[in-house]
Amino acid sequence: MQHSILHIPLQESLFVKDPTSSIVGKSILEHGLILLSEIGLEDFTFKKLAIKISSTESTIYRYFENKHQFLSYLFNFYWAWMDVNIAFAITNIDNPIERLRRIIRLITKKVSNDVRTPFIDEALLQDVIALESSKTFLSKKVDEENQAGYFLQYKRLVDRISAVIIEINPNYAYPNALVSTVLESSFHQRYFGNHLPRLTNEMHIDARLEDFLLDLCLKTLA
Amino acid sequence: MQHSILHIPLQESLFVKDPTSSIVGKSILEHGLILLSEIGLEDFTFKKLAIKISSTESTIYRYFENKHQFLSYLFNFYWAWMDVNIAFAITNIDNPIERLRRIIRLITKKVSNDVRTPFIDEALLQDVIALESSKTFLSKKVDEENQAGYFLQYKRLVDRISAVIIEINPNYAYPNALVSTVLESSFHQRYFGNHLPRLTNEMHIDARLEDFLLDLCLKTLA
DNA sequence: TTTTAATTAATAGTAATACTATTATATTTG
DNA sequence: CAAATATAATAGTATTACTATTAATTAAAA
Repeated sequence: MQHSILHIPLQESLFVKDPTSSIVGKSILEHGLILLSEIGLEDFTFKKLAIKISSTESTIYRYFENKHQFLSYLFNFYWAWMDVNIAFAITNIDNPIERLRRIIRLITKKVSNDVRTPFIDEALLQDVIALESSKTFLSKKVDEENQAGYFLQYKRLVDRISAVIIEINPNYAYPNALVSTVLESSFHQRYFGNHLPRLTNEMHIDARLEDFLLDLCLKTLA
Repeated sequence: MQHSILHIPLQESLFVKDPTSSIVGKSILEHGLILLSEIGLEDFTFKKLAIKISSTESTIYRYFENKHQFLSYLFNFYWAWMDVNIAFAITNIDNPIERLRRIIRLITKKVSNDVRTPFIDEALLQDVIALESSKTFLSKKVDEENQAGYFLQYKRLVDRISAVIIEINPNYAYPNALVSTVLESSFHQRYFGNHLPRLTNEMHIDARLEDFLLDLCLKTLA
């Protein structure tokens, strides 16, 4: 029996040549993600990745302009994939509070590999994005990259969740700010829980993180 | 008349040689901050700074191991300075809600240069920290650096504000998480307001940012 | 006061990084 | 099947992030 494959199409500005269109391309995605998770963005180089996949630097440069673009590709992949999952989790749920509850559960839950995406291991991806995603937008090139659509998937998801917020409380003045705060916080708090515990309160535990953020939203919107 | 000078002493792990102890050291701080604010951490090099201050790379290396340590120095300087200001702003204020209000005002307010710190322009520093501070802890070396005290001032401030949170509501389960979320959010939301407006709601305006975060805290703690 | 020691600065390197240009080899298409 | 096109490998370059060595200055001891 043939398994279903989930294709996540991304904007052309996120690559030089679509990595999903060739075998080397897919190998760059798969092993690039693994290497990133192993050594972090600072030490990650196309040279090291080329050696890992028995290819050359210039081959990788034909898919991505530089490692920053590669990270942005993964960043958009993650949020687009999350968006699909969230859309699925909230269809046919009428109560907006229940929808928000499910969204926050998805966001705070440790994910496991989605077999529908063959060359991306979502468990690794979540860790990489948690550590590196802020670096995609905290740069002197934001405006230029924003223009090019580097943050489209993220903005789309924020909009989607904001719509739920507005349903819960149409008078709340800062729906998008609340959503982006919750999304950023979900990464940072978990990270603090693992590495800087004094900055948080045992947020490495999924259930606590979920409770913290849901409580924050519901009380703020009450 | 002699002006008062505010000395912010920092841990020895944050430098090789104390930059406040010599003229070149102070010049490194002053012009390093300016250069950082101009070109961002990615493009910042000791070579460029050396040219700017008519000195050499190796001289700068005698003060800081690398640019990451230099950033961490500024990061701790900022939070230590903020801690002093907060301590001052809340002395003799009995009502914890009023204290929290003043703290959030200080955190969300655009700062201007503090003349008591001769070689650091706090207005520049705030911008630099808003853009770069996440990069101090989002690294594969966190644990090692945490051990060395790279985040001490930040943790100290979080503790101080958490104490106020606990006074307001002793039963609230996540005081530190709430505080670090608010601190991180204050930077990111303002940044989004300036560069990625769809992720927020006009948070480049100090008063709105203040209202958003204060409202978030008070409702959560109610 | 002079010699010695210690500190500081400048010069000159090196290995690695982030690319680019050129050439070679496939693959596709008219 | 030739021509055009796409892909890959090789070989380079400028810059970065340092380190080691030497030179100059300052401070301390004899």
